[in-house]
Amino acid sequence: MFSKTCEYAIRAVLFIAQKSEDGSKVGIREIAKGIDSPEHFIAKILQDLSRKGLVQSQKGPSGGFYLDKTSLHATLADVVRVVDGDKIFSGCALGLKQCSEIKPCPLHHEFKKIREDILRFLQSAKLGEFNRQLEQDLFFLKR
Amino acid sequence: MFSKTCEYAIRAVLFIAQKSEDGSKVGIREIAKGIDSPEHFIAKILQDLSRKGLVQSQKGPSGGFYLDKTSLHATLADVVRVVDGDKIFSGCALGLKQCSEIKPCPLHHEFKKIREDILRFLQSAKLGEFNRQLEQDLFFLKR
DNA sequence: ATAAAAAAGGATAAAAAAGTCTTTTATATT
DNA sequence: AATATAAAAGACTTTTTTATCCTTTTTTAT
Repeated sequence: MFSKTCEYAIRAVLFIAQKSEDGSKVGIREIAKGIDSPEHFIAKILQDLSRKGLVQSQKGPSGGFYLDKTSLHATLADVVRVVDGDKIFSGCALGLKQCSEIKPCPLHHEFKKIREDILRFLQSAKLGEFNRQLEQDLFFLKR
Repeated sequence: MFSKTCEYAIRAVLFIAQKSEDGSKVGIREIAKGIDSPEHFIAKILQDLSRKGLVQSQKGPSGGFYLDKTSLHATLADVVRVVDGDKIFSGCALGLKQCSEIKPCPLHHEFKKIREDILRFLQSAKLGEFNRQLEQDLFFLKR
């Protein structure tokens, strides 16, 4: 469904969201542990998200990654789009380039609904909105 | 969503379904052209589907691939499962191994519904049931 | 029998994705 | 100002996926 990169990205961003609710920053090492991902790999992914403005970072001692007000209101759809592009939202299930309403593949109509459901959910899900459940161990980001 | 291999597999199988409704067989070359796929690659994929019994084949002059009665009643879900396994039906959206009802990732509950929708559709879609629309150019398998 | 047609199979190549390592740059603290 | 810390950057390696090529085997029609 998502690329591995995107899976890690979402997990990392939700982890950071939780940690940065009270304004604190969190380092790569802690993130990697917190979401059980390869340290260098998630570092690279976060660099990218940072360049694109979806997470914030500060170098140096007591630095780390965090989400500002704006980023806390970004959605999972924003993250997915930045990492995987929007083929998941608009691509053809059978890989046809010109698949569309007027030239549909056999799965087009059904998958249109499904893709809309996915988009609807991801667009409605703000990065900051899982903090409570994560805090209370109702949701998990590793294993 | 699906691997490229699986996309080709589905397209090929639907193409063969259409051609073999009247009992005729179709060669690799024609299949590759019919679904606009690399010839050698789709050959490989069909070998695999053939070994697993989802398509039938006959060697020699006037041979080719076809679907018998049973295969015409197989479903898209069968094809997907054979090619991609069932991670699309049961895997965690965030790649967690132990994600489940009692230890869910933040996307679990929403994606459960989505995966069920996908499975419901793929399981209900018999390979032979698109023939009419393909014949009438209401559905397409290439470009 | 034989030639032609077609799938089966094995080996390899190319491309993309995933993951690792090392160096550089910024900055907070001392 | 010096130092230690932490992210940024980029090069590199490995693994997986996608694709190609070539030989062998099987089957059918002549």
